[in-house]
Amino acid sequence: MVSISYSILKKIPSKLGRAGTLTTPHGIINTPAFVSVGTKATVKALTPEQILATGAEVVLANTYHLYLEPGDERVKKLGGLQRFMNWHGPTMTDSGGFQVFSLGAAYGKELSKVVKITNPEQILQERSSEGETPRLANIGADGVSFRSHHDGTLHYITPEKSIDIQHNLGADIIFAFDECTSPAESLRYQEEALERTHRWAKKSLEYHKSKPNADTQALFGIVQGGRDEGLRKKSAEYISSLNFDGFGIGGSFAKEDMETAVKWVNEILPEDKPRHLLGIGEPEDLFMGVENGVDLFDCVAPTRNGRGGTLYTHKGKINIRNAQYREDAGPLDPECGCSVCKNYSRAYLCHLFRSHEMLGGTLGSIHNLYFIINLVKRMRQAILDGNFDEFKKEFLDRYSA
RNA sequence: GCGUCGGUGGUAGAGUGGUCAAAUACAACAGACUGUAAAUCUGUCGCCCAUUGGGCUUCGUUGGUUCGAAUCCAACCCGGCGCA
Repeated sequence: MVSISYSILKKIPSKLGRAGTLTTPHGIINTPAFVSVGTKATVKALTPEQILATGAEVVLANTYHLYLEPGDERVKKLGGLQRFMNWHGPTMTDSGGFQVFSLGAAYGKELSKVVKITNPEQILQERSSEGETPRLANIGADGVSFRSHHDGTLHYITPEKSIDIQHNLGADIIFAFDECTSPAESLRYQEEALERTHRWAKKSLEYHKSKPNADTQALFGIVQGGRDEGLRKKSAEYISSLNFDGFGIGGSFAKEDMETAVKWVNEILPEDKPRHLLGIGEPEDLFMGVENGVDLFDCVAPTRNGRGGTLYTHKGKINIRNAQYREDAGPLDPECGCSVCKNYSRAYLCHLFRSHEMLGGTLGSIHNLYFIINLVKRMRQAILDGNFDEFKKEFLDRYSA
Protein backbone atom coordinates (compact mmCIF):
# COMPACT_ATOMS: atom_id res chain seq x y z
CA MET A 1 0.00 0.00 0.00
CA VAL A 2 1.23 3.44 -0.88
CA SER A 3 0.57 6.34 1.45
CA ILE A 4 0.85 9.12 -1.10
CA SER A 5 1.36 9.48 -4.81
CA TYR A 6 2.78 12.34 -6.77
CA SER A 7 2.48 13.11 -10.44
CA ILE A 8 3.76 15.94 -12.58
CA LEU A 9 1.34 17.72 -14.89
CA LYS A 10 3.59 20.25 -16.49
CA LYS A 11 7.05 21.74 -16.12
CA ILE A 12 8.52 25.18 -16.59
CA PRO A 13 10.58 24.84 -19.78
CA SER A 14 14.30 24.48 -19.10
CA LYS A 15 13.85 24.97 -15.40
CA LEU A 16 13.28 22.75 -12.41
CA GLY A 17 9.79 24.05 -11.66
CA ARG A 18 6.73 21.87 -12.10
CA ALA A 19 3.03 21.70 -11.40
CA GLY A 20 1.53 18.46 -10.20
CA THR A 21 -0.78 16.70 -7.82
CA LEU A 22 -0.02 15.01 -4.58
CA THR A 23 -2.61 12.52 -3.45
CA THR A 24 -2.82 11.77 0.25
CA PRO A 25 -5.18 9.59 2.28
CA HIS A 26 -7.11 12.74 3.20
CA GLY A 27 -7.27 14.44 -0.14
CA ILE A 28 -5.37 15.92 -3.03
CA ILE A 29 -2.85 18.71 -2.79
CA ASN A 30 -2.40 20.66 -5.98
CA THR A 31 1.28 21.49 -6.15
CA PRO A 32 3.04 23.76 -5.85
CA ALA A 33 1.09 24.56 -2.72
CA PHE A 34 1.47 26.59 0.40
CA VAL A 35 0.94 24.64 3.61
CA SER A 36 -0.70 26.51 6.50
CA VAL A 37 1.17 26.21 9.74
CA GLY A 38 -0.87 24.96 12.65
CA THR A 39 1.84 24.20 15.17
CA LYS A 40 -0.28 23.25 18.14
CA ALA A 41 -3.05 21.66 16.10
CA THR A 42 -4.51 25.06 15.38
CA VAL A 43 -3.77 27.62 12.75
CA LYS A 44 -3.63 30.42 15.27
CA ALA A 45 -6.72 32.60 15.40
CA LEU A 46 -8.60 30.57 12.77
CA THR A 47 -11.31 27.93 12.87
CA PRO A 48 -11.01 25.06 10.39
CA GLU A 49 -13.87 26.63 8.43
CA GLN A 50 -11.86 29.83 8.16
CA ILE A 51 -8.72 27.90 7.20
CA LEU A 52 -10.67 26.23 4.42
CA ALA A 53 -11.98 29.58 3.23
CA THR A 54 -8.42 30.80 2.69
CA GLY A 55 -8.04 28.12 0.06
CA ALA A 56 -5.75 26.04 2.23
CA GLU A 57 -5.43 22.41 1.21
CA VAL A 58 -3.12 21.16 3.92
CA VAL A 59 -2.09 22.00 7.49
CA LEU A 60 1.23 21.32 9.19
CA ALA A 61 1.43 20.74 12.94
CA ASN A 62 4.44 20.24 15.17
CA THR A 63 5.71 17.13 16.85
CA TYR A 64 7.56 18.83 19.67
CA HIS A 65 4.72 21.12 20.68
CA LEU A 66 2.02 18.47 20.55
CA TYR A 67 4.19 15.99 22.36
CA LEU A 68 4.47 18.45 25.24
CA GLU A 69 0.87 19.56 25.12
CA PRO A 70 -1.57 17.84 25.07
CA GLY A 71 0.63 14.79 24.47
CA ASP A 72 0.72 12.61 21.36
CA GLU A 73 -0.82 9.62 23.14
CA ARG A 74 -3.78 11.74 24.07
CA VAL A 75 -4.15 13.02 20.51
CA LYS A 76 -4.09 9.43 19.30
CA LYS A 77 -6.71 8.44 21.85
CA LEU A 78 -8.89 11.28 20.64
CA GLY A 79 -8.81 10.08 17.07
CA GLY A 80 -5.59 11.56 15.70
CA LEU A 81 -4.67 15.03 14.56
CA GLN A 82 -7.31 15.40 11.87
CA ARG A 83 -10.16 14.45 14.07
CA PHE A 84 -8.77 16.17 17.15
CA MET A 85 -8.57 19.55 15.47
CA ASN A 86 -11.52 18.99 13.15
CA TRP A 87 -9.47 19.50 10.01
CA HIS A 88 -10.51 16.95 7.45
CA GLY A 89 -7.98 17.66 4.74
CA PRO A 90 -4.41 16.52 4.40
CA THR A 91 -2.04 17.13 7.28
CA MET A 92 1.66 17.09 7.92
CA THR A 93 3.77 17.17 11.05
CA ASP A 94 7.22 18.60 11.40
CA SER A 95 9.61 16.37 13.30
CA GLY A 96 10.83 18.77 15.96
CA GLY A 97 14.04 19.28 14.02
CA PHE A 98 13.45 22.99 13.77
CA GLN A 99 13.24 23.21 17.55
CA VAL A 100 16.73 21.74 17.73
CA PHE A 101 17.71 25.02 16.13
CA SER A 102 15.23 27.52 17.55
CA LEU A 103 15.59 26.27 21.12
CA GLY A 104 19.25 25.39 20.66
CA ALA A 105 21.77 27.37 18.64
CA ALA A 106 19.32 30.20 17.98
CA TYR A 107 17.92 30.44 21.48
CA GLY A 108 18.23 33.95 22.90
CA LYS A 109 20.08 35.15 19.81
CA GLU A 110 19.37 37.20 16.76
CA LEU A 111 19.33 34.09 14.63
CA SER A 112 16.26 33.02 12.73
CA LYS A 113 15.20 30.94 9.77
CA VAL A 114 16.38 33.46 7.23
CA VAL A 115 19.23 35.79 8.05
CA LYS A 116 19.44 39.00 6.06
CA ILE A 117 23.20 39.18 5.93
CA THR A 118 24.98 37.22 3.25
CA ASN A 119 28.62 37.89 3.96
CA PRO A 120 29.99 34.79 5.72
CA GLU A 121 32.25 36.92 7.89
CA GLN A 122 29.27 38.83 9.17
CA ILE A 123 27.29 35.69 9.78
CA LEU A 124 30.09 34.29 11.88
CA GLN A 125 30.02 37.40 14.02
CA GLU A 126 26.42 36.63 14.84
CA ARG A 127 27.66 33.65 16.74
CA SER A 128 27.89 35.19 20.18
CA SER A 129 28.94 32.41 22.48
CA GLU A 130 29.99 33.73 25.88
CA GLY A 131 27.62 33.86 28.80
CA GLU A 132 24.48 33.76 26.72
CA THR A 133 21.07 32.43 27.63
CA PRO A 134 21.45 28.70 28.21
CA ARG A 135 20.00 26.66 25.39
CA LEU A 136 16.80 24.73 25.87
CA ALA A 137 17.90 22.14 23.33
CA ASN A 138 21.17 20.28 23.59
CA ILE A 139 22.36 17.76 21.07
CA GLY A 140 23.49 14.37 22.25
CA ALA A 141 24.75 11.34 20.41
CA ASP A 142 21.44 9.73 19.57
CA GLY A 143 19.07 12.61 19.95
CA VAL A 144 18.35 15.95 21.51
CA SER A 145 17.45 16.87 25.06
CA PHE A 146 14.87 19.57 25.31
CA ARG A 147 14.09 21.63 28.36
CA SER A 148 10.40 22.39 28.01
CA HIS A 149 9.93 26.11 27.56
CA HIS A 150 6.75 26.10 29.58
CA ASP A 151 7.36 23.86 32.55
CA GLY A 152 11.10 23.25 32.54
CA THR A 153 10.81 19.47 32.36
CA LEU A 154 13.49 17.61 30.45
CA HIS A 155 12.68 15.50 27.38
CA TYR A 156 14.90 13.46 25.15
CA ILE A 157 13.87 13.14 21.52
CA THR A 158 15.51 10.57 19.30
CA PRO A 159 14.69 9.90 15.66
CA GLU A 160 12.64 6.89 16.73
CA LYS A 161 10.87 8.90 19.38
CA SER A 162 10.00 11.61 16.88
CA ILE A 163 8.57 9.00 14.53
CA ASP A 164 6.60 7.40 17.35
CA ILE A 165 5.11 10.77 18.23
CA GLN A 166 4.30 11.46 14.60
CA HIS A 167 2.69 8.05 14.26
CA ASN A 168 0.51 8.84 17.22
CA LEU A 169 -0.41 12.22 15.79
CA GLY A 170 -1.26 10.51 12.53
CA ALA A 171 -0.57 13.13 9.87
CA ASP A 172 -0.54 12.08 6.22
CA ILE A 173 2.99 13.30 5.73
CA ILE A 174 5.61 13.27 8.44
CA PHE A 175 9.25 14.32 8.55
CA ALA A 176 12.46 12.66 9.62
CA PHE A 177 14.07 14.08 12.73
CA ASP A 178 16.88 16.38 11.64
CA GLU A 179 19.11 19.13 12.88
CA CYS A 180 18.38 22.50 11.39
CA THR A 181 21.70 24.32 11.50
CA SER A 182 22.54 27.98 11.59
CA PRO A 183 24.52 29.52 8.71
CA ALA A 184 26.72 30.94 11.45
CA GLU A 185 28.20 27.54 12.17
CA SER A 186 31.62 26.60 10.87
CA LEU A 187 32.02 24.24 7.96
CA ARG A 188 33.40 21.66 10.34
CA TYR A 189 30.33 21.88 12.49
CA GLN A 190 28.06 21.72 9.44
CA GLU A 191 29.79 18.53 8.41
CA GLU A 192 29.37 17.01 11.82
CA ALA A 193 25.71 18.06 12.01
CA LEU A 194 25.06 16.75 8.54
CA GLU A 195 26.49 13.38 9.42
CA ARG A 196 24.19 13.32 12.40
CA THR A 197 21.16 14.34 10.35
CA HIS A 198 21.95 11.60 7.85
CA ARG A 199 22.30 9.01 10.56
CA TRP A 200 19.02 10.13 12.04
CA ALA A 201 17.37 10.09 8.62
CA LYS A 202 18.29 6.47 8.12
CA LYS A 203 17.09 5.56 11.60
CA SER A 204 13.86 7.48 11.10
CA LEU A 205 13.17 5.71 7.84
CA GLU A 206 14.02 2.22 9.05
CA TYR A 207 11.95 2.67 12.14
CA HIS A 208 9.03 4.09 10.19
CA LYS A 209 9.10 1.30 7.62
CA SER A 210 9.04 -1.27 10.39
CA LYS A 211 5.63 -0.01 11.50
CA PRO A 212 2.22 -0.47 9.91
CA ASN A 213 1.87 3.33 9.85
CA ALA A 214 4.13 3.34 6.82
CA ASP A 215 1.10 2.23 4.81
CA THR A 216 -0.89 5.32 5.63
CA GLN A 217 1.69 7.93 6.51
CA ALA A 218 4.36 9.16 4.14
CA LEU A 219 7.80 10.02 5.46
CA PHE A 220 9.90 12.82 4.02
CA GLY A 221 13.66 12.90 4.53
CA ILE A 222 15.31 16.26 5.07
CA VAL A 223 18.30 17.60 3.20
CA GLN A 224 20.63 19.83 5.19
CA GLY A 225 24.20 20.96 4.58
CA GLY A 226 24.12 24.67 5.31
CA ARG A 227 25.56 27.09 2.78
CA ASP A 228 28.25 24.82 1.46
CA GLU A 229 27.78 23.46 -2.04
CA GLY A 230 29.65 20.24 -1.38
CA LEU A 231 27.67 19.44 1.74
CA ARG A 232 24.33 20.37 0.20
CA LYS A 233 24.89 18.12 -2.76
CA LYS A 234 26.26 15.34 -0.61
CA SER A 235 23.16 15.58 1.53
CA ALA A 236 20.80 15.61 -1.45
CA GLU A 237 22.50 12.54 -2.80
CA TYR A 238 22.48 10.65 0.43
CA ILE A 239 18.88 11.47 1.32
CA SER A 240 17.83 10.61 -2.25
CA SER A 241 19.44 7.23 -1.93
CA LEU A 242 17.11 6.29 0.89
CA ASN A 243 13.58 5.23 0.15
CA PHE A 244 11.75 8.26 1.39
CA ASP A 245 8.31 9.20 0.05
CA GLY A 246 9.37 12.78 -0.46
CA PHE A 247 11.89 15.32 0.68
CA GLY A 248 12.27 18.37 2.80
CA ILE A 249 14.89 21.03 2.24
CA GLY A 250 15.90 22.46 5.57
CA GLY A 251 18.32 24.78 7.25
CA SER A 252 18.54 28.37 8.25
CA PHE A 253 19.62 30.47 5.29
CA ALA A 254 21.27 33.70 4.54
CA LYS A 255 18.71 35.25 2.22
CA GLU A 256 20.83 35.17 -0.89
CA ASP A 257 22.11 31.66 -0.31
CA MET A 258 18.69 30.20 -0.57
CA GLU A 259 18.30 30.02 -4.32
CA THR A 260 21.59 28.33 -5.00
CA ALA A 261 21.00 25.86 -2.19
CA VAL A 262 17.56 24.95 -3.53
CA LYS A 263 18.95 24.52 -7.03
CA TRP A 264 21.85 22.33 -5.93
CA VAL A 265 19.44 20.11 -4.08
CA ASN A 266 16.59 19.88 -6.57
CA GLU A 267 18.91 19.05 -9.44
CA ILE A 268 19.77 15.93 -7.49
CA LEU A 269 16.50 14.90 -5.84
CA PRO A 270 14.46 12.39 -7.87
CA GLU A 271 11.97 14.15 -10.07
CA ASP A 272 9.13 11.80 -9.30
CA LYS A 273 8.85 12.60 -5.61
CA PRO A 274 7.56 15.75 -3.92
CA ARG A 275 9.86 18.33 -2.35
CA HIS A 276 9.05 20.62 0.49
CA LEU A 277 11.03 23.77 1.22
CA LEU A 278 10.73 24.00 4.96
CA GLY A 279 9.75 27.24 6.63
CA ILE A 280 9.90 29.50 3.62
CA GLY A 281 7.05 31.69 2.49
CA GLU A 282 7.72 35.32 1.57
CA PRO A 283 6.43 36.04 -1.95
CA GLU A 284 9.82 36.51 -3.59
CA ASP A 285 11.04 33.28 -1.99
CA LEU A 286 7.98 31.40 -3.15
CA PHE A 287 8.65 32.41 -6.74
CA MET A 288 12.25 31.35 -6.31
CA GLY A 289 11.23 28.00 -4.87
CA VAL A 290 8.55 27.21 -7.43
CA GLU A 291 10.84 28.16 -10.26
CA ASN A 292 13.47 25.82 -8.85
CA GLY A 293 11.32 22.78 -8.38
CA VAL A 294 9.78 23.09 -4.95
CA ASP A 295 6.30 21.59 -4.58
CA LEU A 296 5.42 22.47 -1.01
CA PHE A 297 6.11 25.37 1.28
CA ASP A 298 5.12 26.10 4.81
CA CYS A 299 5.77 29.27 6.70
CA VAL A 300 4.58 31.06 9.79
CA ALA A 301 4.94 34.44 8.12
CA PRO A 302 1.36 34.88 6.87
CA THR A 303 -0.21 34.03 10.20
CA ARG A 304 2.41 35.64 12.41
CA ASN A 305 2.42 38.79 10.35
CA GLY A 306 -1.35 38.65 10.12
CA ARG A 307 -1.69 38.67 13.88
CA GLY A 308 0.70 41.59 14.17
CA GLY A 309 -0.92 43.80 11.56
CA THR A 310 1.62 43.40 8.76
CA LEU A 311 -0.53 42.55 5.79
CA TYR A 312 0.31 41.54 2.25
CA THR A 313 -0.91 43.55 -0.71
CA HIS A 314 -0.04 43.48 -4.38
CA LYS A 315 1.97 46.63 -3.75
CA GLY A 316 3.98 45.15 -0.91
CA LYS A 317 3.45 44.62 2.78
CA ILE A 318 1.79 47.32 4.82
CA ASN A 319 1.43 47.82 8.53
CA ILE A 320 -2.28 48.38 8.94
CA ARG A 321 -1.83 50.02 12.36
CA ASN A 322 -0.12 53.01 10.82
CA ALA A 323 -1.83 56.35 11.29
CA GLN A 324 -2.35 56.80 7.57
CA TYR A 325 -4.98 54.02 7.57
CA ARG A 326 -7.11 55.37 10.40
CA GLU A 327 -9.71 56.85 8.08
CA ASP A 328 -8.98 54.86 4.95
CA ALA A 329 -12.38 53.55 3.89
CA GLY A 330 -10.99 51.48 1.03
CA PRO A 331 -10.37 47.75 0.98
CA LEU A 332 -7.09 46.35 2.27
CA ASP A 333 -6.09 45.20 -1.20
CA PRO A 334 -8.55 45.97 -4.00
CA GLU A 335 -7.08 43.17 -6.10
CA CYS A 336 -7.50 40.51 -3.45
CA GLY A 337 -10.52 38.24 -3.54
CA CYS A 338 -10.59 37.26 0.12
CA SER A 339 -13.53 37.88 2.41
CA VAL A 340 -11.60 40.45 4.41
CA CYS A 341 -10.85 42.58 1.38
CA LYS A 342 -14.41 42.23 0.16
CA ASN A 343 -16.09 43.14 3.42
CA TYR A 344 -13.93 45.38 5.60
CA SER A 345 -12.20 48.72 5.29
CA ARG A 346 -8.59 49.48 6.08
CA ALA A 347 -9.89 51.87 8.71
CA TYR A 348 -11.78 49.08 10.47
CA LEU A 349 -8.78 46.75 10.38
CA CYS A 350 -6.61 49.58 11.67
CA HIS A 351 -9.04 50.09 14.51
CA LEU A 352 -9.11 46.39 15.41
CA PHE A 353 -5.32 46.22 15.67
CA ARG A 354 -5.02 49.46 17.56
CA SER A 355 -7.59 48.38 20.09
CA HIS A 356 -6.04 44.92 20.39
CA GLU A 357 -9.25 43.21 19.42
CA MET A 358 -8.89 39.50 18.68
CA LEU A 359 -10.77 39.85 15.44
CA GLY A 360 -7.83 41.83 14.06
CA GLY A 361 -5.57 38.80 14.29
CA THR A 362 -8.23 36.62 12.76
CA LEU A 363 -8.96 38.87 9.81
CA GLY A 364 -5.26 39.57 9.32
CA SER A 365 -4.54 35.84 9.24
CA ILE A 366 -7.40 35.11 6.86
CA HIS A 367 -6.22 37.73 4.44
CA ASN A 368 -2.53 36.91 4.62
CA LEU A 369 -3.10 33.19 4.25
CA TYR A 370 -5.46 33.72 1.37
CA PHE A 371 -2.97 36.07 -0.25
CA ILE A 372 -0.04 33.67 0.01
CA ILE A 373 -1.96 30.49 -0.75
CA ASN A 374 -3.60 32.13 -3.70
CA LEU A 375 -0.28 33.49 -4.91
CA VAL A 376 1.15 29.97 -5.06
CA LYS A 377 -2.01 28.74 -6.77
CA ARG A 378 -1.56 31.43 -9.39
CA MET A 379 2.03 30.32 -9.86
CA ARG A 380 0.75 26.80 -10.40
CA GLN A 381 -1.78 28.02 -12.94
CA ALA A 382 0.91 30.06 -14.65
CA ILE A 383 3.02 26.93 -15.02
CA LEU A 384 0.04 25.11 -16.51
CA ASP A 385 -0.63 28.07 -18.80
CA GLY A 386 3.02 28.28 -19.76
CA ASN A 387 3.51 31.85 -18.59
CA PHE A 388 5.28 31.52 -15.26
CA ASP A 389 8.05 33.97 -16.12
CA GLU A 390 5.61 36.67 -17.16
CA PHE A 391 3.52 36.19 -14.07
CA LYS A 392 6.58 36.33 -11.85
CA LYS A 393 7.82 39.54 -13.38
CA GLU A 394 4.44 41.20 -13.37
CA PHE A 395 3.83 40.35 -9.74
CA LEU A 396 7.26 41.13 -8.33
CA ASP A 397 7.64 44.39 -10.26
CA ARG A 398 4.70 45.82 -8.40
CA TYR A 399 5.14 43.96 -5.15
CA SER A 400 8.66 45.18 -4.56
CA ALA A 401 8.29 48.62 -6.13
C1' G B 1 -14.83 81.34 55.40
C1' C B 2 -11.67 77.91 58.39
C1' G B 3 -8.94 73.36 58.30
C1' U B 4 -6.58 69.73 55.54
C1' C B 5 -4.48 67.07 51.46
C1' G B 6 -2.90 67.86 46.74
C1' G B 7 -1.46 70.30 41.77
C1' U B 8 4.75 66.43 37.77
C1' G B 9 5.66 65.26 30.63
C1' G B 10 -0.66 63.29 25.86
C1' U B 11 -2.92 60.36 30.28
C1' A B 12 -2.28 57.74 34.95
C1' G B 13 1.50 57.94 38.36
C1' A B 14 6.78 57.66 40.87
C1' G B 15 10.20 61.16 42.58
C1' U B 16 10.53 65.13 48.05
C1' G B 17 17.69 69.62 47.87
C1' G B 18 22.57 67.69 43.48
C1' U B 19 23.52 61.11 40.18
C1' C B 20 16.25 64.54 37.01
C1' A B 21 14.55 66.13 30.85
C1' A B 22 12.36 63.44 35.42
C1' A B 23 10.94 55.81 37.17
C1' U B 24 6.96 52.88 35.38
C1' A B 25 2.57 51.90 32.64
C1' C B 26 -0.65 53.27 28.93
C1' A B 27 -1.34 56.25 24.62
C1' A B 28 1.22 58.12 20.33
C1' C B 29 4.87 57.49 16.10
C1' A B 30 7.65 53.96 13.50
C1' G B 31 10.08 49.20 12.78
C1' A B 32 10.87 43.83 12.92
C1' C B 33 8.96 39.00 12.20
C1' U B 34 10.46 33.04 6.90
C1' G B 35 9.78 24.04 9.36
C1' U B 36 5.61 29.52 15.82
C1' A B 37 9.59 30.35 23.00
C1' A B 38 5.28 34.90 19.00
C1' A B 39 -2.78 37.89 19.83
C1' U B 40 4.82 38.79 20.04
C1' C B 41 9.19 41.75 20.13
C1' U B 42 12.21 46.40 19.27
C1' G B 43 13.16 51.64 18.79
C1' U B 44 11.58 56.81 19.48
C1' C B 45 8.60 59.56 22.62
C1' G B 46 10.15 68.44 25.92
C1' C B 47 12.77 71.56 22.02
C1' C B 48 17.33 72.40 18.81
C1' C B 49 21.85 70.59 16.63
C1' A B 50 25.33 66.10 16.90
C1' U B 51 28.11 59.80 15.97
C1' U B 52 29.57 59.56 21.21
C1' G B 53 27.76 64.29 22.85
C1' G B 54 26.25 69.30 23.54
C1' G B 55 22.87 73.55 24.11
C1' C B 56 18.08 75.43 25.70
C1' U B 57 13.29 75.52 28.24
C1' U B 58 10.28 72.39 31.79
C1' C B 59 7.35 69.55 37.35
C1' G B 60 0.14 75.22 38.88
C1' U B 61 1.88 80.89 39.05
C1' U B 62 5.08 84.54 40.98
C1' G B 63 8.82 85.72 44.23
C1' G B 64 12.43 83.95 47.72
C1' U B 65 16.33 80.62 50.41
C1' U B 66 20.69 77.90 48.45
C1' C B 67 26.83 77.03 45.04
C1' G B 68 22.50 74.08 43.37
C1' A B 69 15.13 73.56 43.71
C1' A B 70 10.14 69.18 40.74
C1' U B 71 11.92 68.73 45.80
C1' C B 72 12.64 74.00 51.15
C1' C B 73 9.89 79.00 52.30
C1' A B 74 6.01 82.84 51.11
C1' A B 75 1.98 84.70 48.53
C1' C B 76 -1.44 83.78 44.93
C1' C B 77 -4.44 80.58 41.53
C1' C B 78 -6.91 75.80 40.97
C1' G B 79 -8.93 70.89 42.76
C1' G B 80 -10.48 66.90 46.53
C1' C B 81 -12.17 66.13 51.39
C1' G B 82 -13.84 67.78 56.36
C1' C B 83 -16.08 71.57 59.41
C1' A B 84 -19.01 75.82 59.38
